[in-house]
Amino acid sequence: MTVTLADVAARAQVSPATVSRVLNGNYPVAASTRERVLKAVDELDYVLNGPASALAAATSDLVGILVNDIADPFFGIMASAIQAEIGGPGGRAGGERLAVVCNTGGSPERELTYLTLLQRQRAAAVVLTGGAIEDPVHQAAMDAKVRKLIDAGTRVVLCGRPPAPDTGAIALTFDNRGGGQELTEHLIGLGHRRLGYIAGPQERTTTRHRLEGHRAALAAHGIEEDPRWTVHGRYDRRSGYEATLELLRRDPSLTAVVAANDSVALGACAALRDSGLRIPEDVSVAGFDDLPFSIDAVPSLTTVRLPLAEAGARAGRVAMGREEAPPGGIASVRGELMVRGSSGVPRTS
Amino acid sequence: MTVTLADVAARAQVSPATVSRVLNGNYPVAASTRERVLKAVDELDYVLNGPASALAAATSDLVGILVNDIADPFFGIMASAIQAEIGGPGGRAGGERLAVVCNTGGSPERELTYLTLLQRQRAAAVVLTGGAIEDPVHQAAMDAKVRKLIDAGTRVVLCGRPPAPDTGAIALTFDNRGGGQELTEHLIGLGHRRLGYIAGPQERTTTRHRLEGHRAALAAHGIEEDPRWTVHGRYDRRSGYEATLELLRRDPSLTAVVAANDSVALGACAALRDSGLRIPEDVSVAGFDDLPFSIDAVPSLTTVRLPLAEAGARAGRVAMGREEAPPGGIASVRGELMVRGSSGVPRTS
DNA sequence: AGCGTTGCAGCAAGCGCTTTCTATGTACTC
DNA sequence: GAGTACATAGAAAGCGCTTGCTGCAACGCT
Repeated sequence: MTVTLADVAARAQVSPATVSRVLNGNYPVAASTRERVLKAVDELDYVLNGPASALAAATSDLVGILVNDIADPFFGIMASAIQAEIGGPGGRAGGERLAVVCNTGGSPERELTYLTLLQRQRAAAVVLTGGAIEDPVHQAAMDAKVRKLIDAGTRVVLCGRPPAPDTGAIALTFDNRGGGQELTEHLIGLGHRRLGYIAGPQERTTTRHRLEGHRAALAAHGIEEDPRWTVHGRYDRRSGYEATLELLRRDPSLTAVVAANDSVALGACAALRDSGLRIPEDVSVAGFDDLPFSIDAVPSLTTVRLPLAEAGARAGRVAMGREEAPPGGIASVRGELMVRGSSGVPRTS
Repeated sequence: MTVTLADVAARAQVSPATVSRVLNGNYPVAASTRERVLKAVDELDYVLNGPASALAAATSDLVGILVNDIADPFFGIMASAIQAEIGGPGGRAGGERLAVVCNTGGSPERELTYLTLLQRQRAAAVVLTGGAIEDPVHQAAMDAKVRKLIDAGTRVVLCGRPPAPDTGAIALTFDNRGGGQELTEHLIGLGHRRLGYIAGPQERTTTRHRLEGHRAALAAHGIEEDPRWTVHGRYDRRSGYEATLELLRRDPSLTAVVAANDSVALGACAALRDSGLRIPEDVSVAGFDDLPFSIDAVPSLTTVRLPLAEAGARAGRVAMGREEAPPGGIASVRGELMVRGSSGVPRTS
């Protein structure tokens, strides 16, 4: 049999109510009584029954963090920062919260199911990270779910995700479009006119926005885009490798390759090297995100630095109600262009 | 007001008991009744109250995964594999489980507090990943906590962590010692006799075991170790960079650097390059873990491949009781030496 | 002295579900 | 056709906690 509140109460010679109040510290209790209770708690090694507490109080100390791929540092870094702010153990705020990271694996169903699971647990808050899936049906379902969560008192924050208008969710969005544009403009500025683009999965907002930025830059400089210059793939190295070979096959005269993210860019570098091309002398390469390993690539990667940790921390604070929501409930977070060794002037053909 | 079981029961014209039984599917219910109930659930958009359910049933569907650093792919990959097996949404098994990843940040207190939090939630299982902290006091506290969890019916699995004897926890341990030895023997076999070693944080089992393997290899080949050849640091790139500069300062005649893990090795590579040394012509470098980016380094990294995903998946299955525990509750998982471009014969001085 | 305050502690009513036990109708068996 | 077994549904007793309300001293005020 596990120890209950009543056991502690008996030992401390007080009523269960008093024990509860000592533990929650939300009601005046005489110092001597408190001490007696805490002593009993300690002696009996009492651990509060979470479910019972959540049921009675109609609130829980669970906070959910949804990520697309926990094995990807992009999400790991954000999750880490969010969790640090949520409190979890070690957080400054009194009430300890259990920050839980849920891995959707990019699957719409899992995303929805996790939200239901969190709703079921009456989570105090939920942070959704990463790009959204652009299927209208799924999006409607998600919005409905988010609205329901908010109605039930759960705070919902979108971190690095496009806003969900009319749901009441607070959004900290990355300016993927602006970043993409800046990156491509950098390459154009170096003199590149034939740029390959390795995009992420089709139905992702992140993919679309970065690509739109790229195209905006091309358009702004009067460069007409060749449809052969764009290839779609997954957000991983392997995909970047294969896509690059494909690009090279389609048009060997490309002088630059822009990748959907850093992992893809690394794959691109490998493919170029394996094809006997030098970076950046023969082909320039650019990534996106500026994950820690990007600076270690040889040559180090030109990319757009996204303040993942900062944004995550802010999202965490907002989720905890420790920081005010941005005006309008939407904030756009800009990336910063990091020019490094992988981009240079194009070869003079 | 949220919808409750009773509301559904009223709508379906049955008793709450019946609704509960339909939802849990653990008791015969006539097909026609079931249908009526499910229809009502759907119409009312009913979501089970998790805490209430957990309280009444005295069980929960929460499974905890403790990791040292969620931003590190080493843990991300394991966590991802564990979670995939746990079920979470998408898992085959009926009952959906909420697999939650808790980030301890390597702090003993947080580790302990998370365990308490999970105990409080009456978690169904807990998986602890990564090396343990070698402080006797902390270790005793952890063991006691683990024992308590197990007594309370929580299954505890250690993944990539040394066994905790007498606690009843099941352990899938990585053979860090063997891997470390094999790695260093590879370098010795190439002809290296002056090897620097960048170890991880002092008080970690992982650190100690890998270092022990390294020293065992040296001893086996009659190489006397110079105390200047070992430097301790953190498990990150930065640390590897700095430690390498320090090693070079202490003994410029080193022909190889063995790092505590791949991130550290990457930092080492950067430091060597910045010092004007070629890899592997001037200095060979070796890592540990074989994380995805290691193959992308230039030259690609010689390292020991740890089957993180496989071990995680197995740990997940064991935690769910879907796979039998190894005999004696302990299994040792071996790494595999991956010889790549970063190691070669030493320069002939 | 009388009375309103204030400070602490206890009572008891739930929170929304699960589950044991009981009740009822139906299907067999001989 | 009586007796037994089976399938299904309901009543009700909690699960362990929180919290509104009540109770009761001790205190200060006029």
